[in-house]
Amino acid sequence: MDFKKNIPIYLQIMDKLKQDISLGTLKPGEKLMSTRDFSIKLKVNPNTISRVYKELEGENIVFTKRGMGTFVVEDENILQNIKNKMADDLITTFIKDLNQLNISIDEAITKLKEMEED
Amino acid sequence: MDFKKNIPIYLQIMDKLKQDISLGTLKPGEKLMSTRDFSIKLKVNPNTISRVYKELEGENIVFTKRGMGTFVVEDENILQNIKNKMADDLITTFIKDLNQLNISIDEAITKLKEMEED
Amino acid sequence: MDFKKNIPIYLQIMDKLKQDISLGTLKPGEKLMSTRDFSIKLKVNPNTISRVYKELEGENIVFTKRGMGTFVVEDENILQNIKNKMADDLITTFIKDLNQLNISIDEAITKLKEMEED
Amino acid sequence: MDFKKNIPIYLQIMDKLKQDISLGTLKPGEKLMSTRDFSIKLKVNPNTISRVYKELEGENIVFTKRGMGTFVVEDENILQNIKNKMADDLITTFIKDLNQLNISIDEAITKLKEMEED
DNA sequence: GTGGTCTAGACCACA
DNA sequence: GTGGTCTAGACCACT
Repeated sequence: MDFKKNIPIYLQIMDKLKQDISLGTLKPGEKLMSTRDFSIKLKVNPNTISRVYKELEGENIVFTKRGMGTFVVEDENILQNIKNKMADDLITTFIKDLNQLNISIDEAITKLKEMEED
Repeated sequence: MDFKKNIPIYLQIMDKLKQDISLGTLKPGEKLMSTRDFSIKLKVNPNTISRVYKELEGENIVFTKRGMGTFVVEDENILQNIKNKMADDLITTFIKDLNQLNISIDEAITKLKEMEED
Repeated sequence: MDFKKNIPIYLQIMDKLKQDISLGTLKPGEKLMSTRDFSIKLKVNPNTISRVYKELEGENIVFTKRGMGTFVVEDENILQNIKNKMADDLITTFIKDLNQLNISIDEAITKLKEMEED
Repeated sequence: MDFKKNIPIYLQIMDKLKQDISLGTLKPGEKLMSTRDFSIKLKVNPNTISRVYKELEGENIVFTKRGMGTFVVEDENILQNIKNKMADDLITTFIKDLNQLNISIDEAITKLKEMEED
């Protein structure tokens, strides 16, 4: 995993984990790597991973058992909700941006189809 | 105008101006507000407006006449390009975001059409 | 039994046992569950139960007979003291918390009476 | 300000600030000390103050203006709510604890009154 | 000058 | 072994 500049590393790691979870690569209840191991694997400071886990916990995507590790939340619905929420947010802001540029949704769809063929 | 967190204010102001220009609210050759007045209007640090004007100048969207102020360029092509570029950027990042969420363009189009009817 | 975050599990278990003892659910001289069985029942690491028993022994609430298990002490006075001590602790910390929030004891009593009627 | 052991410094600072706000020592809209200055004053690492400000922001008690500093939220209601919420939480858990110890609210009130006279 | 991020590394309580 | 907290200090973008 190599990181983009300009975007905080911890956010990039968070997004990667969310993806893994929403795609099922990480399953509900599954244990995440320990902060230390993960930090070594990604060549990143342990504090950075700590922060990732804490932020994800704040979003109710993972939870921590003291001294045991950090785990993906077990409620499958919540996980599905994460994905849906992310998707809805994406679409909504896209439409808002289109409006601001005075582009109709139809125009946008046309362009999207063009891009699809490439 | 209220600003989103996480996105630099100067970028948000830049985008707003680009919009105004591409929508014709600001016409080619028209004078922009002085940095001082604009900063007061937006309740923002004057340096921030200075930066906005400087960045826009770097993109050849405005130009500065010493002692006279800052003006929208008069080349209509450039202005058309702005609009096109903004639209393309929007679509491109949208598609990239979709990929990250593992959503196909077709799915997105379906959702867009749903939203359109509301 | 489900555990609160932020409070060590071993403390929560200790409190539960003290409660059971002071309420008579666990009687003087009665044998506690083995660390192993108790840890299985609570889905907790056996070391955690060991620590609970050791701490309770340090407070003279239980005692261990080698090879026989762990037992509630038989001195009724001690058990009565436990209850009193827990009550006093509760009241004392409650008052301290009130002070920090700048709430008078009278205000608190008023609220308590309101809640009592519900 | 000297810190208790066993309780994280950042929590103690948070509580102190919440108190100051709910008591009006810090007024709505008022700027907090800069992370650096505050860290020097409290003889604490700047990161620790950073964390305090970020956690308070997460609780909607303060907000941050980029490059400008950190400020107490301006909505007076929110601030009042903080105090009420803290008070309600306190009373509720107190009553729950009483129940667990099999102590009636009346008994508790009696004890509280005794303490009040000391 | 302001907060945000990150590294390096330490110590601690908990399991 | 696990995460939680903290120090020390660096660099950065924004105002």
